[in-house]
Amino acid sequence: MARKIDPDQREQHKAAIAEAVWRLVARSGLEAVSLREVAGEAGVSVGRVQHYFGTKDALLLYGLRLAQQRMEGRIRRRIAGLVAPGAEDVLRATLAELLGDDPDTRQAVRVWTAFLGRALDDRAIAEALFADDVELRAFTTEVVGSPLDAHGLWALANGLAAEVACGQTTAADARAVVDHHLDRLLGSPDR
Amino acid sequence: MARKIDPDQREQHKAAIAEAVWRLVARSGLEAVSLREVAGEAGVSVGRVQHYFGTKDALLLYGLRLAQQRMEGRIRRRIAGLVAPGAEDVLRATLAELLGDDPDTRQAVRVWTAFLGRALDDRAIAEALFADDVELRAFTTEVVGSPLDAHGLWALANGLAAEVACGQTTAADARAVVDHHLDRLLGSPDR
DNA sequence: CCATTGTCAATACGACCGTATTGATATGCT
DNA sequence: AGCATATCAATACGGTCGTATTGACAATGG
Repeated sequence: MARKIDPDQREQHKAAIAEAVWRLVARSGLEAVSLREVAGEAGVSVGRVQHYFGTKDALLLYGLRLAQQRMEGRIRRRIAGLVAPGAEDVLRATLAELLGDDPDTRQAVRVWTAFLGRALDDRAIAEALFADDVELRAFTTEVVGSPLDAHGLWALANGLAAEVACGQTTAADARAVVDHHLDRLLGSPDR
Repeated sequence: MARKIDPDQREQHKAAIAEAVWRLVARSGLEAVSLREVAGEAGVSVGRVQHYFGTKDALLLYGLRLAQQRMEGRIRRRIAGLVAPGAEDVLRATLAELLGDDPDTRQAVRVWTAFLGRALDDRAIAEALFADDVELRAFTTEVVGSPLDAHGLWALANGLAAEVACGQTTAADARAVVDHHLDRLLGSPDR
């Protein structure tokens, strides 16, 4: 046996490559992602990409999953900044991050939108894309009272996110729409 | 000068090729669309496809536009079947078609979802995809009263449509969500 | 120390892609 | 009649793609 070495470095290398994928996807779409392009964007060799991911599909899947994790982290950090938040505040903060102006979030939503088309025929990607939805809707149902309203709220938010990703709506306009919808569902925020 | 010939046949040939594109996209995603695959699916030669469309991008754009036109026709036909429809009935019928069980509509929504990712970096496709939204939201604003509600309603509907396209939600469930939302916006249908 | 194993870089391979080119055939105007 | 043109089918071309292969180097456990 030999070579145990720092597993953190391994994850850092993989993450750096995944981030290159995000930049490419956000800038030029999924069809611009080739191993050579990714390697170039990340400033590494194709061999390195192959070594860590083996296959292109595995790379894309890892990239998507990591993007979701990073997004979850940003949401958690936003919630951690609230003082004595109730469930409604948590919901509002989550939506605010999804449609917020953080560049990483905006990039992630563009990535998310790009993968949506691939989720049509790739089960693994569809699972990764929609993995959090069940939990998210369950939590939302408790806040808004009705599962139909919870489902509708996230469909609305995701629809808006796609519009923003495609440049059809500004993030600010999308927030106004979702706020208006939330006020209807929950009553005005400070009441 | 010579060779004016039936322009209908030209359009029929183009439409047959576009329909092959839809089948491929709906079955295997946009990445499965190559000129050779399209020609094979349509049962024609690659030369024919090239002759009518010249370029792959032009073919995809034509396919998307024709899909939207066909969709509009199905909606119009549904509305024509209503007796003395008010504006609210027209809106409900439009949404019902988008989330209805018509196989052509379901296929079109899958195509729409596939193109969404490409709309991130292709302006022409983005324009075609979102071309009808302005008009649709304007009309909806008159029905529901508020532009924010109109925007939200279509974001919700499109979000649900994407979920259905990816197999994450059944069309029936999506209709239930949108009906529930409409009842909240407009009051129950027969009131 | 040395065998093993993780980490790559370089390159080769075969497949497929979009497009250009060429040429054949049919059609309809003059 | 004959010519211009639309309509293709067939094929060639150059490029890119994902992946496999090979080999070098480094680090480490025994």
